[in-house]
Parts: sequence; C-alpha cells; structure tokens
Amino acid sequence: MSGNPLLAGLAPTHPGEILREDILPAVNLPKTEIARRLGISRQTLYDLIEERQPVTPAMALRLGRLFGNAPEFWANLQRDHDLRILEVRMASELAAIEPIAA
Amino acid sequence: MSGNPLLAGLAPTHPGEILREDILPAVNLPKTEIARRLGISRQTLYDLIEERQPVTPAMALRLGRLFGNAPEFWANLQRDHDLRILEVRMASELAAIEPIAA
DNA sequence: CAATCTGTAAGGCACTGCTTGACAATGTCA
DNA sequence: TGACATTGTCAAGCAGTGCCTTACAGATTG
Repeated sequence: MSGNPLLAGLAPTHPGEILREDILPAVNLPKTEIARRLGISRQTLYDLIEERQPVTPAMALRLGRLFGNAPEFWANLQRDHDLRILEVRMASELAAIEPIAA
Repeated sequence: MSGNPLLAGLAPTHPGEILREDILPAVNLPKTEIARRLGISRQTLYDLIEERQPVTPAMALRLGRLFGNAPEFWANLQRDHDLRILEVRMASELAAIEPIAA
C-alpha cells in the first residue's frame, strides 16, 4: 500500500478533525462541558481538537464511551494517521530493511 | 463489546507472543540478526518478544516490512491488546462518563 | 454587570520507548 | 579444544510525550 499513487495525495485525517468538524457541531455542547464529561482537562481537549495530540488508547475509550461508538473507531483513525505520516518520514529507513522471503 | 461474556476470558494477545511463537520459529534466524535487520537494538527486540514493550507505529512499519505483512496487522494486535487491558483498568472511570444521547 | 465560554500559552511532571554497555551461560564448529 | 557467536538479562540514561495546573484576554450570554 505504501507506494500506491492513488493514496499518495490523501491528507491523513487526524481524529481531531472529525471531532471538530462533525461530532462537536452535532452535539452542540460547550467544550468546557465536553472536557468535564470526558474526565480530561480543557487543555487536553483543545490539543486533541487542534490535532496537537493523538488519540491514545485511553482517549479512544473515553471518546467511544461518551459518543456511543466503538473505541476501535477512534483508535483506527489514529492508527491510519500515524502509519501514513511515519511511512513517509521513515521511508529511507524502511527501504533499508530487506524483507525476509516467506 | 466491552461487556461481552464470550470475550471476557480471552487473554489479550500481545503482538510479542505471535512474534515469539509463530514468526521467529518459522524464520529461524538468530535474534541478533533479526534485530539488526529491523534496525533496532537487540535489547528492544527482546523487550518486544517478552511483551515488555508495545508495538509502536514505527515498529509496526518495521515488522511489516521485514516479514512481508501489513503494518496494520501489527498495529491492530497492539490496539486490541491495549484496549482490552485498559477497558478493565479504566472500568470505573469509564462508567462515570455519561454517554451523550445520539 | 456578572458569569460563563473560548482559545492559547507556559511550565512542570511522570512515564515510556529506545539506546548503549556489560555480563555470564550456552551453543557451534574449524 | 579453543575461538567465536548467540542468548537472555540487568543497569543507567536520555529525549520525547501525554496530561496536568494555572493564567490570561476576548467574546458571549443571562
């Protein structure tokens, strides 16, 4: 998948984007309140929303619980984001690894 | 899924277990060599194998590259492991979160 | 006006992912 | 047999990170 030209231009969606653009507007509650309900600091919520911090496993559980979806949903968003970013950043390092013939 | 009694007794499989039990025996190369090929220290490989360290996104990419499988495979193993462990550890904390009615 | 919400910044702290270096025990093979 | 590689573990260190508290100015709302 790494070299797939069809995927090359796709911006890796950060979970914070979905939270900011889709979910929070739909829920329409003060962010202060959201943070309190999630049991995290207001600062941390803003960091998430502004894509400065990742969705950790613990955060995936909190989000899933609060918004009624599977923690895997959030974890997968973060996984895909991480892999797509790192794939580029580690390109030469990875290319140096010789795959073992199966 | 969290309360599913059918899943309750399943030990959360650490990626290290699969590496240790399935892949490394099949490959049959000195672990010293494996570590070198992965571009990580010998110590780190042992930590992985002995389930003392998680498969980070960077590690998922290395493993996928070396063993010819998708990095998502490794990342998912770690994701499931993390979630299952945390789900238990954070049980009361999560229960305190009131889900928002969709 | 008073109170709440917004968005950001600064500083700190505990944890963690990974490294290097070292060691004793075991295995391998000219 | 003796040289060498492999195994498994321990100790120490270090940079990065996830989250916190505190604080501030500006906007919004009762």
